[in-house]
Formats: sequence, structure tokens, C-alpha cells
Amino acid sequence: MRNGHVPPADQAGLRRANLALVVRTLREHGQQSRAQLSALSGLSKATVSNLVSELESRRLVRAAGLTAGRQGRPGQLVELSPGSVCGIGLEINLEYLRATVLDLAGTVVTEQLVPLRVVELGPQRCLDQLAELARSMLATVAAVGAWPAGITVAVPGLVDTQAGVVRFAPNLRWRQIALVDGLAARVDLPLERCAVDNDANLAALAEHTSGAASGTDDLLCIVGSSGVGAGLLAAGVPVRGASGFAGEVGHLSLDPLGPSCPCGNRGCWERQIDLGTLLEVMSSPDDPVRDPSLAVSDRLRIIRVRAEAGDRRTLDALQQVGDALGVGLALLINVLNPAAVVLGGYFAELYEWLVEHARIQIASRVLSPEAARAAILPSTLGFTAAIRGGAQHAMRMVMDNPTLAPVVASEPTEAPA
Amino acid sequence: MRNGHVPPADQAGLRRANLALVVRTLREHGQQSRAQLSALSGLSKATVSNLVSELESRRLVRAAGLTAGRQGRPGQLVELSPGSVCGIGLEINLEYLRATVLDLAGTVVTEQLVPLRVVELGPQRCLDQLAELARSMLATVAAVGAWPAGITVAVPGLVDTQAGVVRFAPNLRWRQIALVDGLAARVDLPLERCAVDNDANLAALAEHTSGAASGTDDLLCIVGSSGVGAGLLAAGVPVRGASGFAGEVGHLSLDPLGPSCPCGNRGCWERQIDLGTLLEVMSSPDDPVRDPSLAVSDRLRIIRVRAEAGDRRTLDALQQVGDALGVGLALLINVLNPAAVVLGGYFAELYEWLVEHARIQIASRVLSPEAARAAILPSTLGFTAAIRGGAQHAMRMVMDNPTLAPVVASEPTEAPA
DNA sequence: CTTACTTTGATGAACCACCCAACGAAGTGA
DNA sequence: TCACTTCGTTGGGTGGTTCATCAAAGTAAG
Repeated sequence: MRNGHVPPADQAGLRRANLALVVRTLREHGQQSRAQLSALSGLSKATVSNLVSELESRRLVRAAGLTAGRQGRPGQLVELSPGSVCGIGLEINLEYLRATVLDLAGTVVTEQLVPLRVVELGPQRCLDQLAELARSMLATVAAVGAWPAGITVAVPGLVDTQAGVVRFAPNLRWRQIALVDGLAARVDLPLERCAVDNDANLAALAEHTSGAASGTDDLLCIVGSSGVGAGLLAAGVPVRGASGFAGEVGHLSLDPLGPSCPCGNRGCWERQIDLGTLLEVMSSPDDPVRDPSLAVSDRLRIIRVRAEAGDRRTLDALQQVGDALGVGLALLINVLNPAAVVLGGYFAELYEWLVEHARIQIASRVLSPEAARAAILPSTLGFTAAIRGGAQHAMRMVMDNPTLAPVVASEPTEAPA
Repeated sequence: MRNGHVPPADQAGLRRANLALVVRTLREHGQQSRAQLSALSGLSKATVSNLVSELESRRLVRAAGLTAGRQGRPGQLVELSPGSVCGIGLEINLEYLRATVLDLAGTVVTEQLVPLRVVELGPQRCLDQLAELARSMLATVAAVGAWPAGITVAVPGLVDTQAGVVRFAPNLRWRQIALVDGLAARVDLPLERCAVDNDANLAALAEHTSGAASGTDDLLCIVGSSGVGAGLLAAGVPVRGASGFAGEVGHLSLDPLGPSCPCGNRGCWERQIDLGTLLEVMSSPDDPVRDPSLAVSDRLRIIRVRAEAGDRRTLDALQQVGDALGVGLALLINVLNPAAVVLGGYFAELYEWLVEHARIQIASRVLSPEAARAAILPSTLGFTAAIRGGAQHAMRMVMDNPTLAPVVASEPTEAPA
């Protein structure tokens, strides 16, 4: 499956690695002078100067004033150049398409949401819409004079990231959709700069890059909505498994006698903790909170109001879901020993009523006290995690290999005689 | 926790990477001429010649005759030099200490087993014994004129590989034992060349390097004995988790109403599939197979005989364990999506009576048909997997960085005038 | 036996990236 | 104004890879 062939290391690769090192250092530590970059990265001052000037010519970094000098010559600060290299994240969901454009600094350049009945529209028509959205984003990027690093699409389902194919997205009722090919054909961007990935994987990436677990290398991200998905990061690298289907935690069977699930088994985790289950437990069928015309955010607002008011049935339901969440998390923590678990999707919205119950279950079920110390955090990115992760992913390729970014002709500062 | 600081890439690192590339190519493809190495690795012929001559001077490779030429000048074959660089694997178990010395070709140079009541002896005295065993192995290595790459100790428990500390080994009743420090102090070997790791992790490494799942990059290795441990490999890299405790699958709670476990929970996987459970289900308390003075291998022989004879109670017990094995594996496969699952320890010995039951459970419980395609294989290394993995691990450091191996003075082939 | 052809592996020049040391530049403090 | 400190650039040096070339060592055919 995987190629395994490692290309030989050459001087170009060496250069690439050190360019990426400077970019990463800047990402992690913010604005720095060349001398500080040298100290932080371990590279010599001479090399840093050289690398920075190349990064400048590729518009990945730019000058940013002087260090507040206390003594000696002040340093010339350098920062990741905002608004010159952008990543485009797209998201396909049951109810809408969404797009976000991020720049290297992580700030949102533009975003857009297109309500859409994806299931009814079918894959091909949906792809048309997606491409139109992408073109609109590309136009915006061009309008602000930036360079689009790439597009990454977040999909709620099983994705073959190598081939760029959505293998199976049950909620969308998609099967074997060549999304990357379809998108690249409709948009003026080379194939290599388009990608698809699972939404939970991308959410994990976003939380790792700029979210709740910023900088945590061993990370588990659980995203709850109509289903449950997990994104895994081990030693900073996404764990996809042999065929890209790792993290399918929704149908872990936690109780052989539990309620049956459409998947054919009993006691699936998803059937204990997804939003539908919470609603069923906390309300009667005719309760307005279950009104099918309600958007997810409205439903959550109602739940929050009731929980804040101390409504017994709501609180009990939240405890039940929190407990079940903890049981499943304990299992995953035993297997993966993450430093942090980020709760995304609707779990983040109801975090304060869920965590404690989950924590109690985890504490009693995780063998090693060190592993049990895993932080359980609410996502700071909420429902935008996946799409931000998509944009980050698109930029990551350039940050890992800055020579991909085009060199712009620099006007000479002085005309020679 | 983890340092995160990536050292800058320099030319020495470049050299290192390419030396390692040649070694790896040789490992994967066996004897090759320089020209073939050039083609396989992507390096130029000039560079390959250069690299090979350095590897020769460090005695990692040696000449191995000529290619069976069909036309043109025959190539000068080069192979990983057997018997010149050795890795030493040690294993601590309830009943014995064991040592194996492997060379680069993967052949066993020597091995030794020391029966020992580890629990009764206590950690320090056990360490003394371990050090003596290590010294004996080092003496053997020296006697055959080889260079010891390092020592890696396999321990059944939670290990902090960074610090070289056994955090907790319940079966041995060890807690917070600074094994690497203790060993290095007693043996004439620098600290950096001693390591400890979990036995299941090392078993996974061995199965990946030279065992049942040779070359499979996404691998799960389940080792059954008195407890159950798992070793994980994702994209060829061991998954250890944030504090090195990933793979603690023994106490996954698969059934909230299951039998209680000393760990405090119910329905732990270990209590459903470990050897003790199998014995309890298949036999009465006074059955000779349960004789406490019996060694594990003898017990297994009896079980095999009964199973082959078609003993109903034995077969039923094997089915029960096989089913439980499958239930847990299904869960792990959903989370990790490995390409192969290797059954080690006693599961390998009873493989033929366990697999089918496990496979049925997996097929019905794994959501994605692609993920369910994971191969369930018996370990080909059996109880020696962990220790072989230890020796491999010790050599891996040198194979990844051949400059660690000392240069030996080469006698000139001809005396000049 | 000689000649042509093929393939291998070694050699030397060229290139490229990094590092070190030294230096000028640009501030602060006495 | 003069030390002093720190910054960033410059030039020379080292090391590693590649390309082009060439001798070496075989086979195949006349």
C-alpha cells in the first residue's frame, strides 16, 4: 500500500529542511530577530540570514520592525508574512458547504457558508457547488494579492487521502467519490495542491496547530455531532492506519447488551453519546427541542438554557452522556495514552456539564495514573475546527517545503550607476 | 514532555541519512552490487561507492562475490556484514532471564536462558543477575571479534523509554526501577547504548523487521501470556503515547457486567483471554494441566494435545477465548486500522483453534470492510519475539546512524614501493 | 584470437549548503 | 565622545553530492 521508498537526502533537501525549520520556529515563537532565530534553531547566524532572505523572496516572511533593544545593536525582527500565502479549507456537511481562507499567521482572510441539502443534491452537483465556492475563494485570494498554497476538503466519512477519494460517507450517502480529481478538474489548481481528509483528522490538526491543545504532540480529538469521529495524532503525526480508516470510534461496542445500532451491533458508543441520543434521553418526542426544523446551534442553545436553569431531566441526561463519554475515552486513553483529549463539536458546547462525569469514569478505568492524567479540554475552535484544519493542512505543505512558493521579482532598492 | 526541538539539518546529517539509506536498502533487498544499490536507492553511483567504502571501514558491510553476470562487467556484491556488529536483547520474565545476540543479518550469534524467580529475588538482585548475563553476552561478542551496538531490555510492564525507567511492572512487582542506569553502571557500556522497552512494543518491532508481518508498516501485535500486552506500529513508527504507556489493552473493559478484575473494574479483556482464564474454563481445579509446577510450554503442549484429540471442553474454552479475542481486536482495528494483527505469546501456539472464532467476531464488528480485511497472523517468532525485537532495536540505532560504529584500521592491500 | 559491445565502479572537477571567524553597523551607557 | 554590547553580513573553508569521463572486466561474435 504505502510506497516505503525514501528519496535519498541531497543538498536541496537539506536546504528545504532548514527553510522549514526557520518557518516552524517563527510559527512557534512568533516574531524573532535573525540572531534569536539562530539561537532558537541551532543554525548559524550566517545561514539564518541566508535562509530568511530566501523566505522573504518567496514572501513567506517579512520584516517587522526592530527588537526593543536594551543594549547593543537592535535586531531586525522577522515574522511570518500575513496575507501573502493562504490556505483554503472547504467543508462538506449535511446542511451546508463552508469555506475558510487562512493566512500563515492563522488569521481568517475570508469565510463563506453556503446552505445546501447535500444528500438531496447528490455528489456530482454538490461537487459543482463546491468548485464554485473554491473558485470564489481563489478569486478572493488573488484579489488581495496572495498566493494560494492549496485546498483541503474536510468530509465526514472514510477518506483515502492518498488517492483523494471519499470511500464512504454514510451521512452524506456518498460512496467512492473521486473528490480531489473532481475538484481539481473544475478549479484552476494542480492536483497536488488539492486534498481531502476526514473532518476529525483535520480538527485534530487544527487543535494541535492553533487550538486547545496547541503544541501537544499526542492528541486525541473527539468530534460529536450526528455521529462521533476521532482524529488521532501520535508524536505530531496523524495516525491514519493502513487504509486511512483509523479513528472510526463511533461504532466501538462498549456494552454487548446495550441498545442496538443500525450498524448491526449493540452498545455502540455513538448510540450512547451522539446528539440524537442526548435529545432522546432529555426530552419527550413532542418536546420543542426535538423540532426537526431546528438548526443544531438552536438546539444546543435550548439545552444550555435548561442545564443552566438546573432542569433535572436535562442534567441527568448530560450525566448519562458524560459517563458514556468517559467510558469510551478511558478505553482510548488506555490504548493511545494521549497527552490531551480535545472534545469538539457539540461536546465543546456542553463541555461544562459533561467533563466531570467523564473524568470520574476515566479516573476509575485507566490503569496507569500517568496516562489518566491526560487533560480533557474543550475545543476552542468549535465547529470551525475541521475547516481550519483543512486550511492549515493546505499551508502545511508549503511550510514543510517553502521552495514550493513562487519567487516574486524583488524591485532593487537602489538603482546602480 | 517531549522536547520538540528538531536539530538543524547539516551535511553530517545528510551523510548519516544516506549511509542509513544504503544499509536499509541492503536490509530490504539483500546482497546488491554498487550499481544495483544506486538504482534502488536513487543515489548516484559515485556516492554509493563512497558510502559503501565508509560502511566497509566501519564493518557494517562487506564484499560478497560477484553478480552472476549475463553481460558486461560483473558487479561486486555487497552485503550486510554478518558477525561484525551485534545487537544484544535481554528479557525479564516471571520465570527467567533470557538473552539473545543477533547480528546485522538477523542470525542468532548466541543465546542463553537463566531460570530465575524474579519476584522473589527483588529488583536489585535481579539487576545484578541481568548485568552478569549482559557481561557474558558482551564477552561472547568480543570473542567473535564483533562490536556490540547496544543492549535493549524487554520488560513486561509500563516503561518510560526516554528515562530508561520501568515505571510499573505488576507481574514482577516492580515500581520505578531505573533499569538503564542500573545496567549501564554494572556493565561496561555507555548509557546511550542501553535501553528498556515494553515487551509487546519490541515484539511488534521484531515482527515488523523479520517476523510474520515483515515489512507491514501499520501493525498491531498482541502478546498473550499471564497478561495481555499490545505493541503498536503506525506508519512504521512505534506508537508510545505521551508518556510511553500506549498499548495497555489488558484492562480494556469490554463488558460492564463481566467478571471483576483485580484492577477494580469489570469485564477486562485480560480476564477473558489470558492463559489463566483459558485454563480455568477448560479444566477443573484439580486437573493436572493446572499443576502450578508446570512450565508454560508444558501446559500449552497438554492443551494442544487435547484440542487435537477433539476434547469438547477444551475446544469450547478455545472458542470462548477466541470470541473474546475477536471482540477486543475488532475494537482495536476500528481505532487503529492496522494492515496486520500478529498474535504472539500463547495465542501463536494455539493460533489454529483461535483465529476462526476471532475472525468471525471481527467481521461482524468492524464497520469498514477495508479495515476488516486486516490479516490476523500467528507470530513466527513465538516467545522469542520480544527479545529479538530488543536485539533489533539495539542495532537499529546503528543502522539509522552508521557513524556510531567505530572505524577499524584497514591494513593496506599492497605495500607500496 | 581478436574485436566490438556492455556494464561496473572509480576519479576529478564543479556545485551547493553549511559553519567559523572577522568585521562593520547600530544601538546604550558613562 | 568613547567604550561596550549586540546584530547581521561577508569571505574563506569544509564536506557531501553530482556529472562526466575513463579504465576494468566481463560476454558475444567473427
